[in-house]
Amino acid sequence: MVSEFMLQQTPVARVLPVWTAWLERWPTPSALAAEEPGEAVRAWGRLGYPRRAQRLHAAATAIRDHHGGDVPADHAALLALPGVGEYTAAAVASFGFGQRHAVLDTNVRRVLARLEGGVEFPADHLTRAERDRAAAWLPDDDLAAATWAAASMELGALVCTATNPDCGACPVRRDCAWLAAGRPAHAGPPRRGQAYAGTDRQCRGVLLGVLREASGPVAADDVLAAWPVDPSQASRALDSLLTDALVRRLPDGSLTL
DNA sequence: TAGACGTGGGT
DNA sequence: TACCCAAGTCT
Repeated sequence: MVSEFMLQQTPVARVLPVWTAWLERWPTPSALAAEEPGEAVRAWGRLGYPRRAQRLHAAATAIRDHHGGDVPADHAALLALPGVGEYTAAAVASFGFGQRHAVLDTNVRRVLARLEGGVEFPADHLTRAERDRAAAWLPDDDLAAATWAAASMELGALVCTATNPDCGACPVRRDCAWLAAGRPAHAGPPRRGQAYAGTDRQCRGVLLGVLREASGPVAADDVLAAWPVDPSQASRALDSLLTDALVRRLPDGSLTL
């Protein structure tokens, strides 16, 4: 479950060392829950989307308080945990507990879009049609389904990649509608990029980074000084971090994770 | 249901 | 140098 949280939008290679250190420090949900959420955010390092660390801590707390300290195997119980959405609930139930669930991550969605849909990329957001298609591909047997989930994900991650897919090495190349159609390029409007430079998001990251690297609380002015180009934007970003409880303001006005 | 939400490596 | 994009979730 820890790895699934970390892998939400972050590549495996960057997750690996953080995941190792994390499990060494917090081998159980209860161990994590016993620490301050800010420590989780600090240990998250530079994986990005630090609210995932906050939610993982909250999930650990819920597991301690409501599930006897053990990650629940029940899909609905998993889905009810903070930070656990459709993908992560299915992934934990499937990979962790050998259950039969469609595990629809970006890799599997791309594989099915090409293999059966004949298009290069799936829609921006998961659709009903994709869920139906994925359900139809899922083997009946529990363990076969779990194996399929892992295999189809791996196929997308290693062979049927977003750019430069290795169709020659693909085990289902003879059945692929997209390959048969001559690998047509994505039609329709360009997929929305993720502007970042100069955004509030980047600003939040910079401010949070100051607190993450500091050994203790930092004066608010020193935090804001890390974003000198636009003080009003820095102020707004700090407010949002406080609202999100990613940052706390101490009685003396200084800031901490 | 679009859009917000971090970060860094590959092309 | 830019842009792409990576095992998503939440509102």
